[in-house]
Amino acid sequence: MDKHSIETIELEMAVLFRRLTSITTFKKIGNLDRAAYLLLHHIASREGTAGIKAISDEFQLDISTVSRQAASLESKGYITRVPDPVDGRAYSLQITETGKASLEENRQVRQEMIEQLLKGWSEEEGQLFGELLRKFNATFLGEG
Amino acid sequence: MDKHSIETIELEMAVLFRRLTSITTFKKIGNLDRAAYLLLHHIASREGTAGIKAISDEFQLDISTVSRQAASLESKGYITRVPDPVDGRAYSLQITETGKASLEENRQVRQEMIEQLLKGWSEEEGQLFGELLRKFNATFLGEG
DNA sequence: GTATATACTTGTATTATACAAGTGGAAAGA
DNA sequence: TCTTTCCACTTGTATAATACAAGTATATAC
Repeated sequence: MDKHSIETIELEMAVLFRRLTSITTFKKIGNLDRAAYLLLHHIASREGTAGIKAISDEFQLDISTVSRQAASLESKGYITRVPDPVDGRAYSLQITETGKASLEENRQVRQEMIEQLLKGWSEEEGQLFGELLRKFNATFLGEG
Repeated sequence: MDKHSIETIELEMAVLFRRLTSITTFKKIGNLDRAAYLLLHHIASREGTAGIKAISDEFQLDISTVSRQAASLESKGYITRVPDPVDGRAYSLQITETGKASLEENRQVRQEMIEQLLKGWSEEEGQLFGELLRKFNATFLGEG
């Protein structure tokens, strides 16, 4: 890989991170905080049968982190914790109707934000950027 | 812009942010914390004549945030604050030799990390990703 | 010469994260 | 069976980067 491309990615990644931090730290987008959004999204698309442990593995986050996020979502009524009938220690997390509505509303706001940012972009650029982002994120999983 | 591309970018951006947060929060890269790196980089490439205020404007960060980052860099001996001869309130920040060395070392480590992640990527993909990232970051500045 | 504006610092709060210790149920070995 | 070890989860504590608000000292304007 060309040195110049590496340099650019390295620097721009740092800039992007700083910008995202600044934007998201104090402004909740909609009614979900940034962390809970991805958790809710995950639960919604998984049809709801996963416990804290499984999710923290997939997210590569500490269990305690996911535990708190789940507690936060539950306190807002966005998910319910259904006790596992077999294993008394475990739960499965399921999204509620309120949760679904909130997720949808949130997603919309976020997408509008992205859309606004990409106003001047061509169709091709947008598609490429999305795919490269996805590919980049996937590289993190490769290492274990 | 196609709805699908927007969706992808929105989701992958959130995932990327979570991952970067997790990676960078507890592991300093080299001997600089993540925030100070960009400040030092900026000071280095600007040949050193900018004050806290000017930098915070460019970075779109609060003055207090940049003030603390600068104090941190100064305490490590990476920058010096030269009092403005005309304006008694103002300083200009200049990188020291130690600072230059630290920046360079840090940059190297970061670039190796990126290089490692992009091992399987083609030349073209890397170049495109870098340029699209840069373009995306630039969109934030457009709005003011 | 007083009032206002500006550059910067410092106090305090917030967020998402990790690590460590604790709780209570499950599984395995004697 | 019962004791030990393991596992899912929760809770306490620390950390880092940010913002807002209040404070300090200097500059500028009237």
